[in-house]
Amino acid sequence: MLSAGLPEGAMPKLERPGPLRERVYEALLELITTRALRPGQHLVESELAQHLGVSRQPVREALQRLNTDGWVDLRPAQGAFVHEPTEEEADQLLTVRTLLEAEAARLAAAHADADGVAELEKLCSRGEAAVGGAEVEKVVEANAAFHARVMALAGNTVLAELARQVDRRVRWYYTPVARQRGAQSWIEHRELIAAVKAGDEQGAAAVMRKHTEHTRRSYHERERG
Amino acid sequence: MLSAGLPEGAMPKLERPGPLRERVYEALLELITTRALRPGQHLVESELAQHLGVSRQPVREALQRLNTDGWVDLRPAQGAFVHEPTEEEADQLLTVRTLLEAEAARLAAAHADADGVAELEKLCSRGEAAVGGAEVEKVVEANAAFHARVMALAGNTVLAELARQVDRRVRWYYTPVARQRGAQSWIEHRELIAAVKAGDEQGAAAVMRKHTEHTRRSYHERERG
DNA sequence: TGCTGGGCTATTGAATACAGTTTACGGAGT
DNA sequence: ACTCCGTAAACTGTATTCAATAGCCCAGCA
Repeated sequence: MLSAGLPEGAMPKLERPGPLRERVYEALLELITTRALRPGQHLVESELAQHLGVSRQPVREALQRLNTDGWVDLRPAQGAFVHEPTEEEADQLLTVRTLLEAEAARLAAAHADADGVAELEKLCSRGEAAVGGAEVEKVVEANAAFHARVMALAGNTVLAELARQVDRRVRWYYTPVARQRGAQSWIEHRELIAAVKAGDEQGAAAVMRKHTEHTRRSYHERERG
Repeated sequence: MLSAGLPEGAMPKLERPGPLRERVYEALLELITTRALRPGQHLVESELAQHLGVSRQPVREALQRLNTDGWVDLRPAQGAFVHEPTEEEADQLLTVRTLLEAEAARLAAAHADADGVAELEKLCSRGEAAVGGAEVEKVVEANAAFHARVMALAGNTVLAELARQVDRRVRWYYTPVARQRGAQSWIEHRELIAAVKAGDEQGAAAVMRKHTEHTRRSYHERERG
């Protein structure tokens, strides 16, 4: 048997390419989030297939999943179009995000142990360091990691799944204006950690609500500029 | 031009069957929710295709969407299995549902006009009538319609979409125990309408939270029996 | 008797082929 | 000059075919 006390990482993990549709999905998502495929653009299956070096089949399946996730609009007998974000929808997304994140913070405050808090503090330090340097990418990534960790501490996989989708779309809308909020954001993160540490459910939820509302406001302010 | 003041309903709307994958999706969802396909069961593409009189392709696409929606688990190179609901997951779903419905109630209270309130009252009356008769199906349907209407009044499509998915799954878990809560549920609905009518956001959210928490409790009580 | 190994079958994953629909272009008629 | 109709091209929707992989049974051996 292989189970004879072998450490988990001992096996080379042999790189399985995974289902092709998944890779196509990720590839297209990357192209959309990076604006290489622009909102409103008509996505022709055969072109994408040829461009990616695969058949139409995986492309179709990827497009359908992108459709259910709200990234593309799939008009019958006409094909896929990259979704065009509207002001209203962005606002709705941010509202939902606030809701989900606040609940996650509350649950995290209720369940988190010392280890979890330590994890958050480490991520927070990393984020603050990234703010020091001017690498926008790093900051955004650190921010996502922090929020994901809070969500994990909440221990509700259904909630986490919804938040994951919403967050990714929010980030899509929000990335162009992300550079604005830097240091302030991480101060609020520290406040959140304190509330979680104290097991203060109401406080944690309130802090997170305030936090996400701030990002929402900065989004709208950017719009006017 | 057709736009010469024609009423919307004038055109026969000509029955378009819609994409085949959609129909297959609905058909499979029906089979799952009615327990014709039981949790854990292995779904073989070719069997389903033959049974439905279509090719494997639409079945594949439907299964993938069912997978992303949490109805089936799609194990690589092995196929689709009907998802097996766990206690923990049911609880998490109910938590999220409470969250989404409460927010919807709050937004509905903020935005609803007289027409909207009238709609709710009509649906409520219909529901109460259904409780009078002993048709469980009717009651469940009326309940769903009522909640959907509240969600519509909230005017947040993102929230509505998430709630739609969560609600459907909750109903799947919950249907076997639905007969328990009958009259009480609609009393609470009346309370909700009153709060919405008064534009009391906090009150509406609180009522809805209490309401969904009650259904959650009755779920757990059933478990013990 | 229990275990290992090979080959077989069933089922998914991907590619190709075919049919139906929508859109766009162009010419003829008013 | 403008509109209407017919035709053609392009693309999606569906079916069919081919390839690869996981599971299973049985023979062979310690």
